[in-house]
Amino acid sequence: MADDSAVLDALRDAILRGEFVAGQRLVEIDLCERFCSSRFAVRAAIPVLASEGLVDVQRHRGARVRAISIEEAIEITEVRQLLEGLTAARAAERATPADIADLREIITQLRHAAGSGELVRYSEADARLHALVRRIAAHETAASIIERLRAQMARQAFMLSLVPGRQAMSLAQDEAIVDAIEARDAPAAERAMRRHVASVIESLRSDSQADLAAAVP
Amino acid sequence: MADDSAVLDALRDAILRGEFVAGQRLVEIDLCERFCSSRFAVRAAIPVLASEGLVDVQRHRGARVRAISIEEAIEITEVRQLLEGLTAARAAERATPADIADLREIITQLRHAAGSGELVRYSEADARLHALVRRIAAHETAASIIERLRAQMARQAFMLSLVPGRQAMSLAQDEAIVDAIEARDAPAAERAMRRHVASVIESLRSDSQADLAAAVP
DNA sequence: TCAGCGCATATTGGCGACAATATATTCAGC
DNA sequence: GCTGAATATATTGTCGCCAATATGCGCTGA
Repeated sequence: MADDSAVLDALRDAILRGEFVAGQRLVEIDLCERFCSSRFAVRAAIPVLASEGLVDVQRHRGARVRAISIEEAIEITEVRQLLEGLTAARAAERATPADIADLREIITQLRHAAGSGELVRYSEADARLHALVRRIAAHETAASIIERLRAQMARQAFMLSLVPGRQAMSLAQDEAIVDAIEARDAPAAERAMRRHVASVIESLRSDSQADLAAAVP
Repeated sequence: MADDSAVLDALRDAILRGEFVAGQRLVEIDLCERFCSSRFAVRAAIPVLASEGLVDVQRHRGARVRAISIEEAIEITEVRQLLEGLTAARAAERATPADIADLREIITQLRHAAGSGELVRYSEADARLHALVRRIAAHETAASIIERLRAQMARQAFMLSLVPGRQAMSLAQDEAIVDAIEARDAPAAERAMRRHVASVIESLRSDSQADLAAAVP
C-alpha cells in the first residue's frame, strides 16, 4: 500500500476507535509499520488530522492524540446544540415524504435496540438519525462542522451511551424531533433537537468523572 | 527563508487579501519563487489551507483558491449568526468592568470611522469588536470555528463594508450588543448579535451580484 | 476544414538520504 | 548520594531527484 489518503483514513479511524490512548505519541516510523506505508504518507496525514483537532503537533516533538477535557467536551456540545438545531429546523422545511419514511424507519430501529438493550446498536442508529437529518437539511457548512465536532468526541459519545436510563430519554427526544419534522414545524424541530443535545451536556456536567469509568470498555 | 509555518501564514494572508483571483491555480513552483521558499514548505502549507476551506485540491491537478458562492456565503453566515450569538451571551455573563471599557473604546472608534466615512477603518474596528467579544466569552471551540468561517468570507466581508448606508445600521447594532453585555443581559446580547449578523445575510440575499461589483477595489 | 488521436511537456506525487533538534542517559564533581 | 552538564540516541525537519499523470498541442485522416 502506498496511498496517502488511505493512510489518512486508516489513522483517523484508529484514533476514533480509541486504538491510541489520549496523549500517546504518534511516532512516524511506528505508523509506517502499522499501516504498511511510507513515512511520506503519514507525514501528509498528520497535519490534516491536526487541523481536524484530533491530534496535537509540536515542532520537533511530533504528534500526540489530543486529549479533550470535560470542559472542552461541553463547549463542543454547546456548539453542536446550536448547529444540529439549525439542521433540524431546515430538515422540517425540506423533508420529502420519502425522507420522513426513512426517519420513521430509523425510529423503529431505535425502539428495537432500546427494547433489547443493545447499547452499541442504539448509538449507531442514533448517529444515523442525526446524519439523515443533516442530509435532509442540505446545509453543507453546518454538516461538515458537526461531523468534525462529533469525531472529536467519538470516544466520549460512546461512553455516554453506556449510562443506564439514557436510552429511554434519548428515544423519546428522537421521536419528538421526527414528529416535528413530519409536522413541518421548524421551530419545534429546532427546540426538540436542542433539548436532545442539551441532555448530553447535562450528562457531561453531572458525572464529570465518567471519562475515568470509560477506561473499562 | 525556509520556515514552513511562515510560508503557511504568508500564503493564507495572500489569499485573504485577495491577491489571487478565485479559481486561480496555485502552482507550487510559482509559490516557491513568490515566498522565497522551498517547494517542501509550500507542499506542507497547501493541505492545511485545504482543510481550512481556503483552497481546493484535486489529485494530480494541484490546488486552486476556492470560490465560494453566494449560497455558501449565506450558509457560512447562518452558522456565524448562531455561534457569534453564543459568544455574545457568554460575554454578557463574564465581562469584567475592564472588558466593558475596552468594548466602549472600540465603539468610540467605530463612531469616528463612521462619521468620517473611513470604510476600511470601520470594518477593521468592527472585526476588533467581534474578536474582543470572542475573547471575553472564552469559548475556544466557538471562537476557532468563527475565525475559520470569517477567513473564508474575508473578501466578501470587505465587499459588504462598501455598501453605502450599512455603517449607520451596523453601528447601532454594535452599540446594542455592547449595551446588552454591559447590562449583563445574556439573552439580549445574543438577540442583538443575531440581528447584527442577520443583516449581513440580508445584504447577501438582496444584492447577489454584489460580488461582481467587488472586482473594482 | 474539422474531428479524433497520439505525443510532448508541465506539474504534482512519492521516496530515500541527510541535517537539525529534543530527550534520555550517563558520568563527573560536589 | 545528588545535581549538573555533556554526550548519545531517537525522532522529526528539509531537500533533491525521479516517476506518474493531466493537459495542451500538433498531426493525420476523413
